[in-house]
Amino acid sequence: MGTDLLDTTFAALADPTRRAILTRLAAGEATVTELAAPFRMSQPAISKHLKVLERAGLVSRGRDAQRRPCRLEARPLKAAVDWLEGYRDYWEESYQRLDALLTTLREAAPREGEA
Amino acid sequence: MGTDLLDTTFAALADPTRRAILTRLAAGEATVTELAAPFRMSQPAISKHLKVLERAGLVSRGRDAQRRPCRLEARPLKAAVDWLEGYRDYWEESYQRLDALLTTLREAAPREGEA
DNA sequence: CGGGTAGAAAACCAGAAGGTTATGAAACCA
DNA sequence: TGGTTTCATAACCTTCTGGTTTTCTACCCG
Repeated sequence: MGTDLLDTTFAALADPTRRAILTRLAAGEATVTELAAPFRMSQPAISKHLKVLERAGLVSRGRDAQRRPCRLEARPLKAAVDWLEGYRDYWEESYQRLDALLTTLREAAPREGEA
Repeated sequence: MGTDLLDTTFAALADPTRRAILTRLAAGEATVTELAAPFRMSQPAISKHLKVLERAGLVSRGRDAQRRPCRLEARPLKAAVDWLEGYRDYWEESYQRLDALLTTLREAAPREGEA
């Protein structure tokens, strides 16, 4: 089952710091200190978040001297979006309902000039 | 910020039991005991999951005598998918990269593999 | 060599998550 | 009236999370 993948992916995305990190990485590779800079949070905290992202397969890391540059790995996001797409009809349902309502009203509206 | 919405939505989706509940609800309203039936888990556990889903705005509940029928509310999922769509280019990039790699390999004379 | 920088690892802590059992409250049924 | 069903609440336990500070490793540079 891809269940574990969705578990870890959604869990990783549930934290705003981690989403911000992913957003930053979408602009290109970054080191840990670069990633940590915008946050009022210690470096080890960011390292922990990175480990979560790494275990979810959303981030991979290279090596450049002392630096461990991080890069975005977006493939797991596709599985998440695929799952969510299965519900698209349901959040669009309101439109359908509106459409159905209009249809009903149109059919129920008798004796007006029918096209 | 819609940050809290994404937090609670992704967190709600991070649990397989809750995703299964949503999947079940996509087929139509269901009572708590109906929802609990497929799981080897106590009824209060399911009630807790439902409360999480409800606070995330993913489920709403009615009243029918003793029963509290649950229905899917999929609108928050749209926000989640909207966020994820911002990364579509990045998970599609892998295909581009794979394509580029295959092209490169095809053009290069097959040598000894550098594993 | 010695010192600074990048980042990981360890130890610790408070609070949240996810489960349990036991109990309680409403509404139906006889 | 009393019993049953449906579900929520309470109390409790264990594990996971997210943060801290402190320390350790590895690399570069002068």
